[in-house]
Amino acid sequence: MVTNKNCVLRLSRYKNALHRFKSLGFFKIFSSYLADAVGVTSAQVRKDFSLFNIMGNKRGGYVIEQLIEKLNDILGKNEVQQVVLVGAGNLGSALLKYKNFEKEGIKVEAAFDIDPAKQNSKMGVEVLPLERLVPFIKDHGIRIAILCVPDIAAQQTFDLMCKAGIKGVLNFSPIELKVTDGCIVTNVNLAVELENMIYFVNAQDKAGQAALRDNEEGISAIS
Amino acid sequence: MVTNKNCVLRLSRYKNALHRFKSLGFFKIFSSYLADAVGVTSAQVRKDFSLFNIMGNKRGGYVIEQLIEKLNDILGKNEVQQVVLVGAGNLGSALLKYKNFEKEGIKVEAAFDIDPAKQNSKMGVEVLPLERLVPFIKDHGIRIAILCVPDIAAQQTFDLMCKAGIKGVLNFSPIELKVTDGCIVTNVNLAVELENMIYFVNAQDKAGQAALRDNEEGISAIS
DNA sequence: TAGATTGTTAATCGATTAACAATC
DNA sequence: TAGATTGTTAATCGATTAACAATC
Repeated sequence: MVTNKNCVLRLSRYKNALHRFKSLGFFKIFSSYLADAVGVTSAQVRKDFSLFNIMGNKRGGYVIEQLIEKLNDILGKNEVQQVVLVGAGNLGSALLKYKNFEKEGIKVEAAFDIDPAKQNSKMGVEVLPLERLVPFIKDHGIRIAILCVPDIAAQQTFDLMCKAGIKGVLNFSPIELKVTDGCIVTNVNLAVELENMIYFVNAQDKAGQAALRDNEEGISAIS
Repeated sequence: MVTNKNCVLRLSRYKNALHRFKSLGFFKIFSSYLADAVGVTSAQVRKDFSLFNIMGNKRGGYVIEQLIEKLNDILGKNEVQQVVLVGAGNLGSALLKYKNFEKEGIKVEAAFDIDPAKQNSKMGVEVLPLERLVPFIKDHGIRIAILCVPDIAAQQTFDLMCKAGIKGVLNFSPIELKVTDGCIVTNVNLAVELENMIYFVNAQDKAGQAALRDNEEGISAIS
């Protein structure tokens, strides 16, 4: 089993790039072309495929259609992924309208909110009362949830979902959820992403200024 | 200059944990406590701090207040970060209402959209016509942008922003932006995050089943 | 002081890259 | 066949962890 997160993320990127190649009319592809398209080395591509036992043809490269099929299989895209969304506030209701989920074979089966005012049908997805969350998860065998509740409610809602059988949670709250069982949590913390980016922007600025300074020193040293 | 992205992400997590310790009335903290709070080793904590020349007191640990101050400084949180948001559709307008940005000292100075119907004031942030984006960035010296436009418009909007002087972009479109200058792009691709999580959920399932199977084989071999 | 914690060096671990035999 | 590309092994690179001298 491959546990390298970056490697799995690359598979998604390969898949997306392959769709573009396919739509351009390509039938086969070499590792080096795919590598260029996603900005990695060709050795990386072949190594990644090799880890998942994906084999190409020596001299002939990889058949795009077969490659997409295998990647879809690994990434669970050959079946519709049923998810529930909990918390239909600003972000939650925006995600209910997010087109890309459907495009990517992700079906939000239902949404849940504690506030009766939000309990209605938004863009075809029912928003149900929170009491119905646990039975719904059990009845439909849902394993994946998107968590968009206010910070204060995040941990208790998470615990509730885990007990009901949820195995993976995409967590939009800035809380670090305490995980007791084997549930997999992916945090999407927008403030932290921005913070991180700002650090690198500032760092690049400083590096640029330092380079300029060094350069001037160099010049003055020469002159 | 530290270029390890994971390390910088950990700084954010240390900072958040330190705020919790502070609110509990703590004044000083040892690396091992902080490590436990964010789920890393104490060696990791000390190493990370050491990389940024953050020093504690032998035997006395770190003074929380000073530590927060230094982390804020590194992460650019001692000044308000001015950002613009482009694309006030579902996701964009949800982000305009997102409370956490303000809490974290991130100020959305203005939003921009090509659709006149969206050009109004949402929750105190003006949504302006797209023509005003470039002059606004230049006039206000904005360096950070949040990109929420439809896929088809992502690249051209990005190019526009870069030319105007934007140095960092939080990209919500599933497009891999082609970067020519030194602009830093952070992609937030929700479908890919879900895809990745689904892989690990399935992998865990399979591993669990395999373990069960091995166990049964073990038992039958014994009996 | 004795004991405990830091800061840093060295060791380990894991991921990426390079290189090349196999082979189409 | 000759040439080019794969699949994999070995080498490199970078990040994490362990260990321990310095020291409060």
